[in-house]
Amino acid sequence: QRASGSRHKRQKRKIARKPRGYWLVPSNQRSFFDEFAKNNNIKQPNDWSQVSYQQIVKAGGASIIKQYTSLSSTLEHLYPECDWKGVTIRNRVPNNYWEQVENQRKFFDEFAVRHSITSYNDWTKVAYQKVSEEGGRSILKLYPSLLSALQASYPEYNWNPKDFKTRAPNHYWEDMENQRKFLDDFARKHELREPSDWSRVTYWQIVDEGGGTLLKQYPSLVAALEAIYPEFEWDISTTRSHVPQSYWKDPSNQRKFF
DNA sequence: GATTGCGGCCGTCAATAAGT
DNA sequence: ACTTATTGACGGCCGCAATC
Repeated sequence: QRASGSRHKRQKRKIARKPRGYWLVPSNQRSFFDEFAKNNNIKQPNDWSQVSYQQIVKAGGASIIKQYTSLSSTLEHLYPECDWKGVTIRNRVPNNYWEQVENQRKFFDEFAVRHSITSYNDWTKVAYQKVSEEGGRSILKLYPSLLSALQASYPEYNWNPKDFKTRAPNHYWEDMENQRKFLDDFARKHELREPSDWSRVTYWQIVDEGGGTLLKQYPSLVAALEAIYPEFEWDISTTRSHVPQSYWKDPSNQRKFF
């Protein structure tokens, strides 16, 4: 376009610089990659999986590859006759790609196809590690758990934490806020309105509903309640405490009770 | 040249299964 | 009912190289 644009100087010793617009021509692009393939002993599509982006740049292909989004899309464009399915070219998603929920969902969609996941129930059996090692690490890093990642991608499902081997974050239960939140929910669910109502609750009932690690912070349920709800009076006698096995079979214990 | 995706490696500890 | 042993979800750190 510029009038002076076509002025050309003598080439430097090494690589002969191509004329302006040369790399825009597909046939030239293709011959570059043909040449590259020959020099690097690339015989079939899968051989490209060993090639790095920087190798192409070093060989002088930067201006070609920049016209496409990645090495893989460059190859797919230039060699449409080849079957690129199952060939993993060394490239990666654009920066900040995974912040988009649609992209996360796309990943999980493809993951689902690979593992024949067709229902909610199938998702409950998916291991965190599988997702991680199949390229989901970056997504998982954005969420505190696999479950919450799935929730974000598929809000249309009614995700129930009980169905998943999801875990509280490390040290979660050391925080009294979290302990209190759990017991608040527990109380609401079981309609426990005042301290004496807790006498209906057993240690193992709480463990059963996911409070095991909370209770581990304390020597007993009563101790937990006293610490978490210091504003209440916790009369020991109102809260059942667990007794040794066969405790009540012993007449002297029975007698002691009365 | 700075940032960031990616995956390997592995420690920590929440959750639960297995044992008594 | 209660203890212990095991599993594996989660996360930190790091080096490499793709992307900006």
